[in-house]
Formats: sequence, structure tokens, C-alpha cells
Amino acid sequence: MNYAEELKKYNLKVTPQRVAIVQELYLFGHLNIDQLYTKLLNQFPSISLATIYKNMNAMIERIFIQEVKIPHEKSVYELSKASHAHVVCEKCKKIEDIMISTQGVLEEVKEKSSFSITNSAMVFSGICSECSK
Amino acid sequence: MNYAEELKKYNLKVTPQRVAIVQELYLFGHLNIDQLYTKLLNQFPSISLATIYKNMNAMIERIFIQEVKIPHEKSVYELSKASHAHVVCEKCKKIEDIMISTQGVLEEVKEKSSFSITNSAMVFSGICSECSK
DNA sequence: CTGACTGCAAACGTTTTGCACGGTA
DNA sequence: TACCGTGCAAAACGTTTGCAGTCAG
Repeated sequence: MNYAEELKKYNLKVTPQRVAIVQELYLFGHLNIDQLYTKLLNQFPSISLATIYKNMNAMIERIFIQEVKIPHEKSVYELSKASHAHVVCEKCKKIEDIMISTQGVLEEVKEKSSFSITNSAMVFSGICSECSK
Repeated sequence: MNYAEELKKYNLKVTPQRVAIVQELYLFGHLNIDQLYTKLLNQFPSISLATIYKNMNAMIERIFIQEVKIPHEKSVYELSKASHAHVVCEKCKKIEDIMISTQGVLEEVKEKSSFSITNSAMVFSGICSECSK
């Protein structure tokens, strides 16, 4: 993944801090603000939380990254990608993406709600295989 | 619905403020903190936001009420009830409950994730029939 | 060279806490 | 009566803003 190119695609200037944010999200998949801040501090000992917030907001506005709201947890952020659901381990807090076929559910939702649906957010919680050992 | 009885079931002392909170949630289905505060101010002109937060936390702890996290919106709160999904109108912000059969989806999730799932949070966004006129 | 980005400090909005008083059981 | 809940004020927390200096294009 060429982080700089991706940033340009979204009309964002390429700065080292932004590249690092995208890189961390690419490598770790899902991070909350604190986790991101901690990781960036290694590369940029004087980086400011304000910088992170400003950049997150800029990237969210352009839908380069997205917020994932998780019951009982802090929000995490991920690079935008094809629509997918999330599973969260209630014990170790690990988050995984899963692709599920939503047609069936979406049809049912449209039938029962009379809304025309354009987006869905599905988060499933439970215990992962490691934690259930 | 007997609000006082419900509170007792959850080991919560019955106070006028708590009864009012439960009543508003029962009548309106989903409210965020500000909406709840505004409504309660009518009945209790000197009620404090601190009181509302303390009570919400107590009721959430006992799972008498639940937080619903909605993409791009403030969280709303509802009385606990049988598992269900939510649809949100992106224009008028109306929220509705819908009962959908989750078996199919849940099976797919279990297959693809190796998590044992105990909870699901599904929020579908779109435009309601009134707003699409 | 110009406008945008960074980091700092201050401001802001939301939620929590401590305390004195009052109400529930 | 003993404990818990309420309301107020202050504190804590997370996020945003303004500004001066720096950097990307």
C-alpha cells in the first residue's frame, strides 16, 4: 500500500504524520485515538493530540477513514473498505472484520421499516476462540 | 407499565426522578441525554444533569436500560427489551425498532469468525418514508 | 511563495465526583 | 434511623480552536 498516493487520492496533503496514521491503521486494522496516539509518539515524540484529531476529522470528512462505534467500548477507526461487519471479543477486545451477505437482512429491514436503507452498521460481540480456551 | 415496580425489580429505589426517566423512555422509545434533560426539566425545574447521569449509569449497570450507538449521531437510550435492530432516518433522525430474524446472519458470523457470539448491534441508516416524499 | 499543517496552550462541551441536604424504605 | 438519591459546584475528561512558526506543493 502506497500511503502517500492514497492520501493524494483523497485530496489530502502528504505529511509524515498523516502517512504514519494511515500506516498504523493499515497495519493494525482498528485503533482508538489513544492507541493511535501512543503508537505515533514512537515516531514523533512531540506529536500533538490536536494534530491527530484534526487529521482524523479531515480523513473522516473525505471518507478515507471511518469510525466504528462499539457497544461498551471506545470508538475505533479503520481505513474505508468494502462494506463489512465487525466481531468484537468482550474479553480481549480484539476486533475482526467479516464479510457477510447482507442481502437477506436488508430485504427484511426494508419490508419491516418502510425506510430506504443506504448504510448498515453491524457489530457482533462474544468471545474469540483464544479467550474461550 | 408500572414504572415503580420495574425499578424495584432492578433493585433501584423508587424516586420521582427515576420514575420520570423510565416514563419518558417508555413513551418516546429512544432519547439522548439532552432530550431527556429537556423533558425532565418540565417536571423538575431544578433537576440536575448530574442526577440524570448518575441514574442512567445505575440503570445501565443493571441492564434496565441500554445505550444505542448510532453512526454520526449522539447515543440514545432505551428500555431493555427483546433483541432487535434499529433503523435511523438520516434526514429527520427518527429511530425505529425492528424485529428481524438474526439466525441466518448469526450462523454466518459464527462460521466466518470462530467467535462465539452473544450479542449483536445492528443499525441501518437511510431515509424514512415521510422524508422521501 | 502561498496556503495548509503542526504543536502548543487555552477553550469548550460532556461526564464524573464530592459534599451537604433531603427522601426512601 | 440508616442509607441512598438529589442538586450544586468543582473537577476531570475528551475534543476543538486560535495562533505562531514550519512545511508541502
